[in-house]
Amino acid sequence: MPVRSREATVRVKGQTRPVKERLLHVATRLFARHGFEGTSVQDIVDAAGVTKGAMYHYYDSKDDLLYEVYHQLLTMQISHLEEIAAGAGSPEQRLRAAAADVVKTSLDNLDDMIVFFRSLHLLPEDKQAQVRSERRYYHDRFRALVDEGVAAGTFRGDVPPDIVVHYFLSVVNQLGSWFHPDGSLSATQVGQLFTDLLIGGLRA
Amino acid sequence: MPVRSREATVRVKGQTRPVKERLLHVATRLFARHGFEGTSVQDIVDAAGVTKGAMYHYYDSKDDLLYEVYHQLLTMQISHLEEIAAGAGSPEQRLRAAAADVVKTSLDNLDDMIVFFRSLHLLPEDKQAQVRSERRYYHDRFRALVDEGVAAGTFRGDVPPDIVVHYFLSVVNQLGSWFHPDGSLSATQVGQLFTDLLIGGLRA
DNA sequence: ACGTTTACACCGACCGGACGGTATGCGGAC
DNA sequence: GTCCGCATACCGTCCGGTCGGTGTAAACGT
Repeated sequence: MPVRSREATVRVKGQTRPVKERLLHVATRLFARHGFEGTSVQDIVDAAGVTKGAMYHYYDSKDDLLYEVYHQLLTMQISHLEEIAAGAGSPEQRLRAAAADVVKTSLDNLDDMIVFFRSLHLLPEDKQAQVRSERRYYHDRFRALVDEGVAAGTFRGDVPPDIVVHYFLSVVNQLGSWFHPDGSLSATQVGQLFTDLLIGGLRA
Repeated sequence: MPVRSREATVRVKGQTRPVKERLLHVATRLFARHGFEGTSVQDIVDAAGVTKGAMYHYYDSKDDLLYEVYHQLLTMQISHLEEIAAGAGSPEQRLRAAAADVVKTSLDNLDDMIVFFRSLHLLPEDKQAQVRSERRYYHDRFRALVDEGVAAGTFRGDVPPDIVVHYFLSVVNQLGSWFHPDGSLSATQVGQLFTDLLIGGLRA
């Protein structure tokens, strides 16, 4: 489905983003504020300055909109992780980079994270399976970095790497429930601190 | 609200628990499986073998039922933590005990945890504030243990204790999203491993 | 150059049904 | 007889999704 040239970019309150993109953006925001079920399709289209016809023209359903939230973020984070994992440096250096990155990108997309950990179960089973598959891929790729460090003797070998990954990704998935962008710590700082705590716990 | 003596304990599929208790139990289970909004009041009363009249006799609303889930678990965990914190042992020993306990009790009440981190935002604002207040109390009490360890020089002082607590409680809150009771690790083992990872990260 | 057709982007009234909650009734224990 | 512990029937609302329609810009024919 290529981007259509005739796509309208109606001006609403100074915004010029195409309708499809704007719908996803305001939907994410509303889902994060009021929950998926607490947000009606009417709320979404009102906030985007269009009508239901527009939304059902671009998306198959309300669920479809939710799925896009997950898919976009996961796709980005996976590509980041692959680049880091394939890069140079010791296992510890690459794990540090990966950990700091996933915290940073999650905090940069806080609304997505909030929706993520709250509303996955509301997706129809097939789309839910798709998301879980992508998450599992991320998990496995992350674990491979831990495996490397264990093999190299840098990390302790008495904690199953799967458990380590669950441990750290849990921290990431909960970021939306306490972090405030205007707090005393920046996204990068939090990433650094959490990375330190992880690596410290992993040291042989 | 004292327990009524004339409370009926209708036998349904061999269960003999009083209706009020049974309603909360099946509701928790259904909320965990299908989400709060994906579970209708009709589903709950059907599963409990009663009718709506019974449920609205014991609870004010569907929300009320949800609140009870949070309140029960938090009350128990708070009392555990207070006992541990006031007990004997070094800060590290008590923090270890507290960390292992919160993991264990959370895994023993997995359904509650699943509902917990998914559906808090669906409560009306006043009850939500009540829950947050209880959680904050738990958070502060937990942090006090970290503070003690930092003051004693056992733990590193370059990571804000609040961040440490967010870090570890995030892990706890996400347990419901990956742990399976029939997996290769028991609740106690997971508690032990996570505690090790935490303490390792905290060492001065 | 100009009328005509096509196709897309979006509108907005409408529908079917599910769901939370209520009002009333009734049977059995004391 | 009266009061508690439910059962049963019902209501009003809200919400996801649909469907025929409309304006407009590109494509085409001549």
